[in-house]
Amino acid sequence: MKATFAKTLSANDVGATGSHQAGILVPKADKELMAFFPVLDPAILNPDAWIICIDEFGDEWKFRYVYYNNRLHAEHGTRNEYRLTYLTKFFKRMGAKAGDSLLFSTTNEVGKYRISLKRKELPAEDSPPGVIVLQGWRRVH
DNA sequence: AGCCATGCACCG
DNA sequence: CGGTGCATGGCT
Repeated sequence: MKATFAKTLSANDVGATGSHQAGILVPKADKELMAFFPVLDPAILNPDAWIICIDEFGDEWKFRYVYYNNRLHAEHGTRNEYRLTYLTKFFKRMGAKAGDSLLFSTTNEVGKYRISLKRKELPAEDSPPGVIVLQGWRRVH
């Protein structure tokens, strides 16, 4: 199944906030996304998987897909979320800024994705009030 | 649910 | 010793 998803980058995602955690959040609420990315076993504490991403120039990037789930394991755990980390170098190379979009699409190979960075769209000067700038993840195809 | 932030380990 | 990433806590 071919699919494409886009994630609008937040300031924290690209490391612009001073967080040394360049990495984006993957909502576990989205079933399509859960199927899109590797399956991580909740029975394991903080399981992770590495995915290969090819950018538009043919360069390969390895990203870490982690399921922080200590809430399900540790006594007073508070985490229960999926994240994509290890993106610092990629963002630096691409010069990603908050508001840009990162696109993921599947390839023939399992665990391999095609990615590209889409620049933030400038707000149309004649935008009627109430126009919503999409945030977070959304399915493109 | 999602984004922001921090203490510490590791490595050049 | 500064940058990077991990794991976790905090705030909205």
